[in-house]
Amino acid sequence: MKELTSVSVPTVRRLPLYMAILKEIEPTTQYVSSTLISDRLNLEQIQVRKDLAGIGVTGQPAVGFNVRELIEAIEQLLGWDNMRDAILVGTGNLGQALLGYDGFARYGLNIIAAFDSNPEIIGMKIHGKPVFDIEVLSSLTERMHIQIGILAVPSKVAQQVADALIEAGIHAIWNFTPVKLNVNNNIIVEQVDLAASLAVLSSKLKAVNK
Amino acid sequence: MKELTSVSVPTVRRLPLYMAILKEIEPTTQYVSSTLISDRLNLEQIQVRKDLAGIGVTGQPAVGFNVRELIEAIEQLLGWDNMRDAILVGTGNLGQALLGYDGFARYGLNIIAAFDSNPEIIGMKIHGKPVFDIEVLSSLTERMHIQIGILAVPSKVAQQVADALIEAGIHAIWNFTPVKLNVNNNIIVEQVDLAASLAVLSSKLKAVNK
DNA sequence: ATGTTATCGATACTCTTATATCGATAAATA
DNA sequence: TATTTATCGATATAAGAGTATCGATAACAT
Ligand SMILES: NC(=O)c1ccc[n+]([C@@H]2O[C@H](COP(=O)([O-])OP(=O)(O)OC[C@H]3O[C@@H](n4cnc5c(N)ncnc54)[C@H](O)[C@@H]3O)[C@@H](O)[C@H]2O)c1
Ligand SMILES: NC(=O)c1ccc[n+]([C@@H]2O[C@H](COP(=O)([O-])OP(=O)(O)OC[C@H]3O[C@@H](n4cnc5c(N)ncnc54)[C@H](O)[C@@H]3O)[C@@H](O)[C@H]2O)c1
Repeated sequence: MKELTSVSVPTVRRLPLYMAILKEIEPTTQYVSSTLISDRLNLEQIQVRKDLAGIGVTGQPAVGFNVRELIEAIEQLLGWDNMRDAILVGTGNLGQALLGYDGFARYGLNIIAAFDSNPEIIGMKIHGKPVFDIEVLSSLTERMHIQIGILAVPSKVAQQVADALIEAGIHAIWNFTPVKLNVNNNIIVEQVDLAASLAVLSSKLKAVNK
Repeated sequence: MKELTSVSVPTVRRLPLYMAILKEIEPTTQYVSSTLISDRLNLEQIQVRKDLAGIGVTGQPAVGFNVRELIEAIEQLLGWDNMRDAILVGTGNLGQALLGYDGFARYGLNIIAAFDSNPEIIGMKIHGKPVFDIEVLSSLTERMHIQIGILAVPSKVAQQVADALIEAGIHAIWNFTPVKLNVNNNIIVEQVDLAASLAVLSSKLKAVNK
């Protein structure tokens, strides 16, 4: 019954921050306090406690939270306990950077292959990952039961490639293009919205410069 | 007096989405309804109307909002009317992708130069932008009154490079590293948190897979 | 042993954000 | 001209997220 009330999105977004601290201190400490975590992240203790309560972990008064237990709970909630395979489409500027990023392994994400439409790139390996023709997308994806597609193609073809990904059996799209994708609501789309991020920065800067 | 109540962050984050639609329809239409915008973005009309009211634009009942007026209001609020110069530090995988991204111009951001510590890269041009030695950071930045620094260096040196940026007179840091930077609160830090984004995607996928 | 301190859980409260309702306006249509 | 329809603004309500308070617990120092 506990699982019915799902964790809030803001909480989920903070979990990786907690995880980084936990992984760092795990070798040295068995228990951690919400105060320690909140201090490092410039948050309030109470917010950390509430988040942790939200994911179902309970601490011990006057002692703290069991580090190991916390790590396992977060990993399980985020599915970082089992590696998830993903494919990436669009091996341009951004796509190549993502292929070369070793940080994803820490988040349980494993990019097994890339796809592109450019004949000059197809057949190559980029950062050790093979690049296939976008035309053979479905055969590979379906066969290997890949669930996650990373979208890094030019904006004009974003929708069309997204459709192809879904056609090929992808359930979740990590969308790095600024295009608002039109998809069925059984498909999960997570947008990496740089424009939004930049907008926040710009408006704050504007406010300071009065 | 209107400006004292600043626009909320969620609203600011949606403004670029509105802008994209406005720019697209500007040549063909003079007025736009909140319904049209909300339909394209899968939002509620009322939320769009409230956002637009929040930035000080007022529409006409039974007619809609003046497209040109909206564009100008948003551009002004985000400072996208005047190009802002920025510098980028760390020309690795991600830094090079960012240097090659032409989309920033649309957001009023102009990366004028890059900095790195790797002698093999220093002196080169990447996507037309010169790469300087990180050692000469302050001389260039201060002289040209650059306000924005884009941080794309390895995590271990992120704090130290951030300190150098601030020392060199930077007021705002667009932080692509997963490091929580420790800075004075007169410095604006905007974090691009891929881990958070991936966490949201993962948790939703987990939920769907039962 | 006793008191002090750090910590948690539960509950309540506040603030922000999102959503709903409704009357007024003007364009389009009959 | 009268009626219907799409739209906005203002105000109210609901939902969500963050913050505060307080009693209980256990470690540690006196
Ligand atoms: N470069 C950045 O830093 C950056 C930042 C934010 C957002 N983005 C967005 O990411 C996307 C990619 O940007 P980029 O700079 O890497 O562009 P890019 O042009 O460098 O790369 C696009 C790649 O997609 C491939 N491609 C084109 N059509 C295809 C298709 N139908 N199927 C498969 N592959 C196809 C191209 O061959 C190319 O390799 C764009 O939507 C851009 O707006 C990029
Ligand atoms: N590559 C990605 O897709 C990606 C995605 C998300 C986050 N990130 C983060 O972005 C950062 C950079 O990632 P990357 O993959 O580009 O790494 P990278 O190793 O490819 O590039 C880092 C660059 O920084 C330079 N550098 C090192 N020390 C420096 C210093 N003291 N001063 C100036 N420059 C210095 C290096 O010479 C190198 O060119 C990392 O913190 C990473 O976690 C990367």
